[in-house]
Amino acid sequence: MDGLERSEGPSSHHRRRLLQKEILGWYSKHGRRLPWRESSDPYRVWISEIMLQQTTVAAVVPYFERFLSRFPDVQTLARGPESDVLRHWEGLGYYSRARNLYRAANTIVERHGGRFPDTPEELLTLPGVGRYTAGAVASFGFGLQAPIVEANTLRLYSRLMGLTVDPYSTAGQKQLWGFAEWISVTSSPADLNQALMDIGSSVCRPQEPKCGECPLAKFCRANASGEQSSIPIAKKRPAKTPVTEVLFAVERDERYLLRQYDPGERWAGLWDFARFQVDENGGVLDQPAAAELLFEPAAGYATIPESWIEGLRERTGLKARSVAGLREIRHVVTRFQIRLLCFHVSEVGGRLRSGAGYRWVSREELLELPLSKTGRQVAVLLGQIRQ
DNA sequence: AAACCGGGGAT
DNA sequence: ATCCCAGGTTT
Repeated sequence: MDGLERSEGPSSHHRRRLLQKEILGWYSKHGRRLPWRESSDPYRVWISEIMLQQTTVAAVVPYFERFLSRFPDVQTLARGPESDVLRHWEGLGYYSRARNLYRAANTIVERHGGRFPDTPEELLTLPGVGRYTAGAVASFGFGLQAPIVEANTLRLYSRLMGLTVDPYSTAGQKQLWGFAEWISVTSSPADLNQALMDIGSSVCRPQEPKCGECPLAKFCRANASGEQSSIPIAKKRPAKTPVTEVLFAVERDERYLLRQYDPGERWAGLWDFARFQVDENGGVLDQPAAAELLFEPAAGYATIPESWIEGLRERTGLKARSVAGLREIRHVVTRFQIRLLCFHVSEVGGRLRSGAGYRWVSREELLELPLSKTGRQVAVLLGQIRQ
C-alpha cells in the first residue's frame, strides 16, 4: 500500500525507486546543515528531536549546543538535578518535555544499563517519545528503516497523495503513516528521512510552495490538480481566552519570595513569584482607565484592590504594606491571552506561613532557578530597578 | 476524538 | 493578529 497506487507489486517498487532517487539527489545538493546532523550519536539525536517537538529549527539551535555541553551524555543527564535540566530548557516552552527527558534518562541508566534503546518499540516506551520521535531516533541514530510523519513530511505526503481528509483524523493518519512506511524501504534510511523533511520544509512550504523547484512535482497529485493551497487541510485552532493575573514580587532583606511548583501542577519543577488569577469583572479593571493608574507612580498603592492584597495574604500569610507597580506584561501563549499585572512589594507584615512552600531566595539563587518566561522577565526587571 | 501544553518565530 | 512549528500525553 503506497498511498498513491493503492496496490503492492512490482510497479509499486519501481515507483518507489524513482521517487527515492529524486529525493536523495535533491538532498545531496540542497540538504540543510544543522548542528544535530554533525553526529549520529543516538543521545544527541534524541535530545534534538525532543527539543524540536512543536518548536522551530531556529528556536532550537542556540539551546542545543548549550544543553549538550552541560549534559554531554545520558549518564550526566540522569544525574540532573531536574532543576538544572529545566534551567537549560527555560524559554523553550512545553516544559513537560524537559521533565520527560530527565525521567527517560534515568530509565535508560537504571533499566537499560546505560545502553541506548535501539529499536522503535523500545524507544516508544520512553516518556516523551511517540511514533515520530521513535522513527527519527531509529533512522538518524541507528540507521534503521523507520517511517516518520511530522509537520514537514505531513504536508509533503499529503500533497503527493492528494489527501483530502483531515490529516490529523484517524483516517488521515492511517494514510500518512502508510505512505511513510512505504517510502521508508531503502538502503539509506537516515538520508532519506532527513531529505523528506528538508523538501517539506524548503520546497513544499505551507504558503507558496516552490513546485517549480520540486524534485517530486511530476509525482504530486496536488501539483497536478492545482490544490496545493487547500492540501493539507488547516489545523483547527482554539480561540484565545483572555485572562488577567497579578504577580507580587515580595522583597525582604535583599531576598525575594518564591516557591517551586509541585509535581502535577502546571510548570511543575519551575519556580515562581506569588501569582494568581483575578476577576476582570469584579475589580477596578472594569474602568478602562483604572489599569493605567495601577502603574502610575503618583497613584501608587491606593489604587490596588484590597482583594488582591488579600489574595497574597491567603497564599503566603504576608500582608503587603508598601506596593509599587512594576509593569503590565501582555503575552499570548498556548490558548491564553494573558494580561499580567506585576507589583513590587517592598514592605510586608505578618509571618510567612509554613506549608505553603514559599522561600526567601537571594538574587544570586534567582539566576540559577528555572523560571517561566514571564517569571524571568520579572526577575530581570527587579535587577534593573535596583540600579 | 478532543483538549491540553503558560513558547517562539515569521509574516 | 495569524499561522505554523522535526508532537506527545491526558481526558
